[in-house]
Amino acid sequence: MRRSSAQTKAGILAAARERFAADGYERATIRAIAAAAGIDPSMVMRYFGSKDGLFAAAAEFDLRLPDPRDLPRDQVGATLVRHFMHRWEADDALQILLRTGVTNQAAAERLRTVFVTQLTPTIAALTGAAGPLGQAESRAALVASQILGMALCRYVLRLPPAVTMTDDDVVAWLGPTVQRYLTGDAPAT
Amino acid sequence: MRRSSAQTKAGILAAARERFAADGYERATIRAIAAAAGIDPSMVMRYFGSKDGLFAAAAEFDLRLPDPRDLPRDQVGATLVRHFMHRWEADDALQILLRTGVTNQAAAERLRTVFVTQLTPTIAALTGAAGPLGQAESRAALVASQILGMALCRYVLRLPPAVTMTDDDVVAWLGPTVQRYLTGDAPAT
DNA sequence: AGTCTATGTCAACGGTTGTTGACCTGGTCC
DNA sequence: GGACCAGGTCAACAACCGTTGACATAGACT
Repeated sequence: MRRSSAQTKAGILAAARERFAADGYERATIRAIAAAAGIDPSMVMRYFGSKDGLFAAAAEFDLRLPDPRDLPRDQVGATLVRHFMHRWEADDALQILLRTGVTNQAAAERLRTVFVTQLTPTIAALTGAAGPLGQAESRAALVASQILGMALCRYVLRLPPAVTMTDDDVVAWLGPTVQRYLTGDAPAT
Repeated sequence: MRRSSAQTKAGILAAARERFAADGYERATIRAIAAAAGIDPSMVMRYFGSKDGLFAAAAEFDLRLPDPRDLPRDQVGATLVRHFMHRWEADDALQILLRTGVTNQAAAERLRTVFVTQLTPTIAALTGAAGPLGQAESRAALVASQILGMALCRYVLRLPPAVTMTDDDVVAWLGPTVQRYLTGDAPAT
């Protein structure tokens, strides 16, 4: 055979990740993705069924959060921030979800489930059995707001000061914030 | 005359804001906007020249930041968070920019200039002449990351715990964060 | 050799989009 | 009344999109 189906499938997926991450869902066209993969557009349909199917495959991913019980309790915030930054830069899928979750319903749902279902148990494990689960959910949302916000400014909007900052700067500034969202006392309201 | 040009122009603008805020730039079609305004699509072209022109008009807006020198220094964080939340809910333009700035180059540029040029001087006024301007820019980016991140989770992604939280909850949690980004000592890196 | 299958190309479809230009129409002014 | 004009409609355009089905071809198997 000239090429294995797995090879071209992987090639399409790689090209799709690049285009989705750069252009978002609507502006990334199947024709452009196929061209980047050096293949006919109809091959994309053959392997992934539809544009939605291709997107679902391209946006597949895992936060790979570490177990917080393995970490010194007072450094869990900084560690988590650093972990996320590595994850952002290693895997396009997070940028894809962020860029498309804003207009695409399915991507928004994916982002929601990823952050709620993967972050909440991590936090629940940290706070222990004490405290209601609802608190863990709120804390997860707060952490997500800061983490996603920085990713938005740094990788998507490319806000100059956010881009210029070193990774260490970001960890030093955001670490205490996330630490407080995770382990700090709930403020009286 | 059956209708004044200013009236229909305003009608188109209102419909455009709604569609752009709900669907983003690409999925909001001129035809849908025109239909919502009860008008022919070609009228949109007559009044705004092109879709880009219409978008530019619809995304016009101002943060209307208060002068921080009028506030108690230790409450400037909480005040700013509350101000932003009111601003989000009163004016569609911020949601438009957030939803479209992710794929539309012009919208991203607008968001950048809005946050950098309106937030940075406010912060510089707060920290006084002391400290380099670069610090004010970094602090502005940090504030933007937390504010935009919460807006993203709450209004765009509709992450359930972020939506459920009351305004007071958000202010109580984010206030200290923003306060530290504004007035806290720069961490040693 | 001849068949079969996986891999791939090609041309076309129906639909939607931004945009354009020709045309209509109700009110205003001479 | 008739010319004029701002406000509005209509049909069509070229381009692009996702998607489809008919067709080609290189290699594996009998």
